[in-house]
Amino acid sequence: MSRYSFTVPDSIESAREIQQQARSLVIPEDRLDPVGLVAGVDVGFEENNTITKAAIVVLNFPSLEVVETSIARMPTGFPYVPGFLSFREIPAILEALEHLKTNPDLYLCDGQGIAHPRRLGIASHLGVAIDRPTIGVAKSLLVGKHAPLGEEKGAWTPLIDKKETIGAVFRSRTRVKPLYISIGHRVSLETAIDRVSRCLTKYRLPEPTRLADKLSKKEGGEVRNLGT
DNA sequence: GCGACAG
DNA sequence: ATCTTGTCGC
Repeated sequence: MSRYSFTVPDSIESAREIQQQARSLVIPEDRLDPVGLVAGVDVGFEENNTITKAAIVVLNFPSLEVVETSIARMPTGFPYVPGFLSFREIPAILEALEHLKTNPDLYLCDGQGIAHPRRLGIASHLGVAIDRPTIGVAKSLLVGKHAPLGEEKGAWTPLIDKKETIGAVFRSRTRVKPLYISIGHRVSLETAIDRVSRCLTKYRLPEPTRLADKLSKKEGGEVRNLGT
């Protein structure tokens, strides 16, 4: 069933080829079930970047109650190069996903989806790798331009690159730096914006990503699954 | 050639 | 991403 196998290349040149080939597998439309479980995915580093730590938090939707969490550590195998983040973080994410006992209907990833130079940011690459619905929720801009954004919570404007809409610049909280939402895989931009909006509480980041971020920065890691 | 550059 | 305390503002 899985017609895509994720691998870490040994050079930026080959990495670019992999992205070029994988981008064609991204499905920019709604092909997801009603969301009952949403997962937040984030990655952190330890020991001077030699260790990559992935954290996943699964919550009920739309109640946003935490159902389970998973953490995985792994030696860092790829450097940080803008535009090639997935090769550095996905290995640990895949490991953390192996220990999940639930099957999330949707994944919110820290980083870009198709709002990427070659339209294959980490959220899209992960989505294709596991063939599950994903949304990119980045805290800063990688590529694209946009019109001025309203200051009120909920305001958003299209993110454009080379004349095409690659995402949405979204205000998750009034007068706070915006979020950059983009299609990851199997989700339309409209649905992406709606689902992220429904995961917001009192913080800038949606709960799934906010909790995963907190977990990736926390100490410990032996314990894989907490919660139910 | 000169910037820009997710995490 | 990570290193780091208190502090200004809603």
